Amino acid sequence: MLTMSTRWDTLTSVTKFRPSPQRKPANAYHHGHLRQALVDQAVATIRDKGVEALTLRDAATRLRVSRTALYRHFADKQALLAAVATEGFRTFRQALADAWNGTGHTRAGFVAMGEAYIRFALANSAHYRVMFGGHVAREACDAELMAESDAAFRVLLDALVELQQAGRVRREDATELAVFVWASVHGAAMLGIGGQLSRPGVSLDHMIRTTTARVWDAIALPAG
Amino acid sequence: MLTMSTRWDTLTSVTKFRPSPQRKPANAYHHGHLRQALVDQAVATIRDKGVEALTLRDAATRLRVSRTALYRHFADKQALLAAVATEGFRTFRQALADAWNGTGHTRAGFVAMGEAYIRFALANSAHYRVMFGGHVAREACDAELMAESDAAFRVLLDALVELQQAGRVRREDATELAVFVWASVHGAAMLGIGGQLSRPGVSLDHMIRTTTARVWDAIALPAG
DNA sequence: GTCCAGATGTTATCAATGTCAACATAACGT
DNA sequence: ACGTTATGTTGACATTGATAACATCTGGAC
Repeated sequence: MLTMSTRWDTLTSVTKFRPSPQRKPANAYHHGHLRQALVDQAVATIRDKGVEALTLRDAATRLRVSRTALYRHFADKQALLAAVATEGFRTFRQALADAWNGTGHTRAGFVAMGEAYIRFALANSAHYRVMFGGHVAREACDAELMAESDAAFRVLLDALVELQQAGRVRREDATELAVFVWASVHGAAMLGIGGQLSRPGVSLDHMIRTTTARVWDAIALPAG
Repeated sequence: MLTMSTRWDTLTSVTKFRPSPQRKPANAYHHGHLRQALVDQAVATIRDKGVEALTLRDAATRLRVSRTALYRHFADKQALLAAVATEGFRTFRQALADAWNGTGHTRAGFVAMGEAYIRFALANSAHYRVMFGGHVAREACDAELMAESDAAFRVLLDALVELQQAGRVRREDATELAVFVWASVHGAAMLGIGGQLSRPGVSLDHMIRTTTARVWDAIALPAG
């Protein structure tokens, strides 16, 4: 999944490993898109080689930039990872909202949202690992990150409340239900990323569907 | 973090600081329990300061041992972490089996096992982070680790099969059910470690109980 | 008991990495 | 035109993981 277009740079796409005509005219002292380029490069490296393989020097070298140019845009490595996580949460929330709104605000929409969750995690495992892998400082790290994270959770919470009011989901504490759903799908996503979700003879799609279906069973009203 | 004053002052006797009843006879060139001591030290450091704060040098210094003595017992840092994870899985499986066997092979026992899972993760977050945090190499890392990991999973799987045969759990693919249960409880544990499980006014115990109860609802036979 | 082989611990050293300080260059408003 | 600020570069440093060569201990063969 393509990351959503960014603020000023909408052209350097995320898939950036082509020998493209670099916008740098050979005499360019300023890169011009360094911040986003660094985030993209970090995502690519994490996707290909894992989080711990991410090196500031390597990222800078690949972008034909000095090792310390990064510090004009990020306080330190943590800040770069926080930016990756923030961008991840943004597209993540979008994916959830799209599934919920595009399928209808009913059981089908909720299940679609759960499936979208797992599929996002599998398709963007680099982002997902940074988002939930604990590599980015937990507290007081980045206000923007926290806001995006909360916004993503709220999509799920709002959907649950709406389904409760429609009489399709148990009328218990909505946040409690949301935490349970989040935990279940998050756990499945982590197992899926680790390759422990699919087994020989059982398709990944099947596992995703049965998982989300069972989560629904756990929160649906019996009468529903 | 004391810095060694000079490199050559090895004559600062090892016993100088520790008159403790260590098994070390004051002139011991060999530590005697270095491997286990390193694992314990790693666990302590990870518990206190996090996984990324673990340093081989620091661990060695605390044990009054040379920085490279570690390499006589572990191939590299990954191997040390793998040992931590392996030990974690062993006590983890024990905790699960104790809950299952100590409470009775019925719903209560199964729920107790789920609660034991989450409680272990919260009480031993250092171990748990290493076990599931992805810091240890995924594939081909350590055969013993894989064996212990599988053994822990099998405790859950066997319990599910037994409950199926007793007619208390849905007769679907047992591994599929086990994966779902594992994912749900694992997700809850991760959220709990991150401090996102408890909310003001709601006790952690309550969250743990409701989570496991809902997992049971998702797999139990309606007739149950 | 002697002596050697292997296990265990130490020293010296290196490459990689994150980070900072000082400096260089481009962009831009006045 | 000019200076202020943003952006990028160079050089350096401390920390860390890792290896090679060396030192010391332990245990069994004889």
